[in-house]
Amino acid sequence: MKPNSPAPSGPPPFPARCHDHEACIAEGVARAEAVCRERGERLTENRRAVLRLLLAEHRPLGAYEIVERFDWKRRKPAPAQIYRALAFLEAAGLVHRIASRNAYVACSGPTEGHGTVFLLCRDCGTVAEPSGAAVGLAVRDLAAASGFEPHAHALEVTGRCPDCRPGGGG
Amino acid sequence: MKPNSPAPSGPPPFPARCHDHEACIAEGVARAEAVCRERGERLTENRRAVLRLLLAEHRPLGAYEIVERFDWKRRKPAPAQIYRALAFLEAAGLVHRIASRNAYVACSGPTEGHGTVFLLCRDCGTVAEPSGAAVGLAVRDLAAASGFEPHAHALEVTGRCPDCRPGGGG
DNA sequence: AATATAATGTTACAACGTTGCATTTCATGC
DNA sequence: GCATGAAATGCAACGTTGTAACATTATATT
Repeated sequence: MKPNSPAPSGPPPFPARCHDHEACIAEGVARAEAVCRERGERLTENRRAVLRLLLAEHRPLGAYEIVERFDWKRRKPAPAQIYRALAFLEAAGLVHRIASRNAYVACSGPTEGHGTVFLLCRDCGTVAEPSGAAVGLAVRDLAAASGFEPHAHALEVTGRCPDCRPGGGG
Repeated sequence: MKPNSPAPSGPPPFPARCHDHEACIAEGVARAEAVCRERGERLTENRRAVLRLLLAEHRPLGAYEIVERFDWKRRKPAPAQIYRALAFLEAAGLVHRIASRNAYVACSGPTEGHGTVFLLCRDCGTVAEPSGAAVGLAVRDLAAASGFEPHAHALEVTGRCPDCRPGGGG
């Protein structure tokens, strides 16, 4: 496979403008339940609620934004409650932290190369999480060239998504 | 050029364990002066001092860490003073923000692909800034595959530098 | 020197994240 | 059911990171 022929394997990373949000959420929660079962951990109400809030968006939410949206016995939760849920979900690979924005996004799917590349739309804020195999190779090569032993990487790309590009959205 | 034959073009990205720090600083300041001259901007005392503090390390410093080290008329500067210098230096491409650490590092050189790839040693904290041409290509391909129009990207790779690897150090 | 522009000095505050501890929930063994 | 220990939550306070606003000072130009 040549580097300049991006293989369109798998679903397109950006969600369609109109799609069944409830299905996204249901699918995400189902996946979370599976992951937790496999890891012998509990997807509690809090964790599920935070995950649902993130799944309801396709863009990163700040922790305090989650606090605001969290209708919890008619009150607002303390930040620690949210951060604990986020830490759990991130450890489980269900949520990713977008460092450049101090924000968090629900993982879009069980893709390989997962959690390493993010396309961030500067206009609508949508995040896509494409498969980062090529980036992984580039990282390996860069590292090898300088004797560096890579452990983890995150690539955050800002730009405009298909829907927000002048000629895009097709 | 095959993807698996990393071209050893240019200087190695990691600094030698022992090297002339003063030379690093002098070179960095000289480069900063040239950049500012070209841009018709002023490398003031504050900006120069912040840059020198960053050049004295090869690792990222937090803004408040800079505040601590900043001996300014025997007092400590206010954060705003440091953040203003950092904003200026970053706009000039002389300093980069390491988002995953909320910290700032002096640009290591006028390399092409500059400011887009960082190798962060988890042990000693050293940062290298290799040429990111291959990553740039991978980003372009990924973007093209999903109709995304990329504007900027930053890749932060954590791992172990040659000096901190078990068999490394050259 | 007069003026306009850029940069600094200072204060206060906003945003983001953590610590510590008491309490509750949940699975497990009796 | 009931005791027990481990995990998760509720809560308050605090620590770190980053900005806003505005008065003052420095610099370049006339």
